[in-house]
Amino acid sequence: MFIKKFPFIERKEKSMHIFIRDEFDLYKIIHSGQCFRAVEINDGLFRFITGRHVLYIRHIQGIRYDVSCSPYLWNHLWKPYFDLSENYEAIRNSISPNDHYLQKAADYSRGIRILRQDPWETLITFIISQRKSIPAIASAVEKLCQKAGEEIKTPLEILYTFPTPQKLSSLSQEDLKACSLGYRIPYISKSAEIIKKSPHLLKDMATYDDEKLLNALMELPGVGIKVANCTALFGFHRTALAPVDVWIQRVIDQKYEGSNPFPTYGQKAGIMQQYLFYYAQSTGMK
DNA sequence: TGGCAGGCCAATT
DNA sequence: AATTGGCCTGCC
Repeated sequence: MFIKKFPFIERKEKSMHIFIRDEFDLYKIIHSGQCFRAVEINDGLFRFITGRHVLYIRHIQGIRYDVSCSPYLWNHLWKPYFDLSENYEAIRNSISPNDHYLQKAADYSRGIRILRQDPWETLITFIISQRKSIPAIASAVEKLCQKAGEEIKTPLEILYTFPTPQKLSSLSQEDLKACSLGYRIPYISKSAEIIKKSPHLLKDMATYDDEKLLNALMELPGVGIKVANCTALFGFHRTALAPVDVWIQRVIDQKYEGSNPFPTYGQKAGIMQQYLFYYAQSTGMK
């Protein structure tokens, strides 16, 4: 029984009832491939981590949700994190009726949102992601956090923060090997070293325009065009950018006759990319 | 049981 | 400038 296992979420001082009026689907969000640490820890109960903050959230019914944080943190941290000031329903409704495949994909993927994740964590996790399956990525990231992150105690469990650049660059080869990072180890150590030595680099990057940001990211070892686009979209919220991975390439080849449709989506290209990616993956397009 | 997995990089044309 | 092989290793 949920109430016995998770009493805190039933207690007024630790949990809060909130309303989310725009489309919002926790299951789809954690399976959309943009984040690797969020999980459904129990039937209908989801856990998200950002920085030292942990959120447990449950969909009750309709627009009603229970969250395990204070009103202040909900408004100032988690609402921005879930991009709740953006109207995704309006974005879906703006899709051209001529774009049948995107219409179908967006309808299927209704409720996905582009999270505002930490740029540093996003950078490293997407360097790790290359040539790995999503479960393998999640497992490697989790090992890294357990080895080098700081402990976070919640009423339910002990978790770990994502390691800082200082901590990550100080890890031994042996430690990194234990995290199943394979040939990406030098990419990660070197990138961490660069970010450690230039503490303002990521903050500066936030002020760059999209093209300059991509070029700056690709200066880092292990960051090519795809990882740069993912970092920019998911870590810097650059929604005009649409990462092209093998799945999206299949969509372009098979559904758009080889011509990349994203330029026509303008500032919403990244959101459309997520719809297409999630739909292509779910339908097992090959 | 092996082949493959949300690429990147360097060597080769 | 464009193409191609090699790479660590866990997962299905």
